[in-house]
Amino acid sequence: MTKKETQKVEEIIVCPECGSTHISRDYTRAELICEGYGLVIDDGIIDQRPEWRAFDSDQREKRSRVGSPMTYTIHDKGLSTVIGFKNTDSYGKSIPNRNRAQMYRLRKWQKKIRISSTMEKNLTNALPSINRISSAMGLPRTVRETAAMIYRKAVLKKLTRGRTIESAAAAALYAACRQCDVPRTLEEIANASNLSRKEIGRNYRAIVRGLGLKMMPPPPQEYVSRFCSKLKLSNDAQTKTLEIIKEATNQEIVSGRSPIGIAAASLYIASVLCGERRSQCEIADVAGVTEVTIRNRYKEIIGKMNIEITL
DNA sequence: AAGACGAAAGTGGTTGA
DNA sequence: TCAACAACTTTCGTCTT
Repeated sequence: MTKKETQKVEEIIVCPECGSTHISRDYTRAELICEGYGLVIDDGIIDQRPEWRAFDSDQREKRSRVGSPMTYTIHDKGLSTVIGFKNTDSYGKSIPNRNRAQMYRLRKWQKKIRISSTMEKNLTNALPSINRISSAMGLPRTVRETAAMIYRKAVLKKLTRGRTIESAAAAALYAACRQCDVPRTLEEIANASNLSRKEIGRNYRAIVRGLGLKMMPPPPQEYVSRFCSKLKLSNDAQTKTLEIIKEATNQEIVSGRSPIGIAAASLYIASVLCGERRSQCEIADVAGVTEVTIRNRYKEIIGKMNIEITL
């Protein structure tokens, strides 16, 4: 199932696995989900609903889609003017004393505007980067807006100094994903942006610390539906995975460990138990962790939970 | 031949003195 | 600021199916 096919049958979407037309759109995660089969058909859908609500016809008219909505992802490309320091007008004539106070105020404002215009220049490069990476990943608008907002704050606090704009933008996007509960792995952002996972991670930490953002590690469950669909696992396996994760959480295996590793290991166990086995290698590939990590986690889990596994 | 296993050394971040 | 530390990765040889 390619993205193109999904978009072509936009009106009536049919699940490729079970033929069901009961498809729900989960816009917050940008996923199309078949309700019968539980399969994530497409994880790059675009939210086409209006972002606002209209309460009467007057508002509806005002808020209808004419022109583009206000957005953080478009910056003002206004040209900036510079006011010279000499007390002369454009003809070289001296400015009378009574006007000098006014000139002083103008210069003061000019300074402020100039500072913000270097920011605008930065944003001219960064915002398209954010847009490009997030469209490549099919992220919903809310995430882009959040990313743009985080990036603006980061620039204001001079946190982007000494970093490439591209990598700071990717880091802002990663932070936005997590804030919006649409977790994507560093690996996925790295692939979509031609940057290394390490670099994005480094910049991400700097931004989070600098802005004092409170980031909780995402629960392992958040990754399951996406990984399952990439591995073409059934609904049963997915349910089983969630059960295993829940139990692992109770057994206190989870804290301090990478949630992705937990999700991947649980997925491996569930795939074996449900007779839909995927190799550690396959899962490691999809989840972006190594087989070794999956092995270590799954040894721990089956050790604590008395699960018998026959290979 | 592919997958699973485990040992050992390396990496990058956190923590606590 | 630095060393100890935990989690994870990389690499590689061996065993199993």
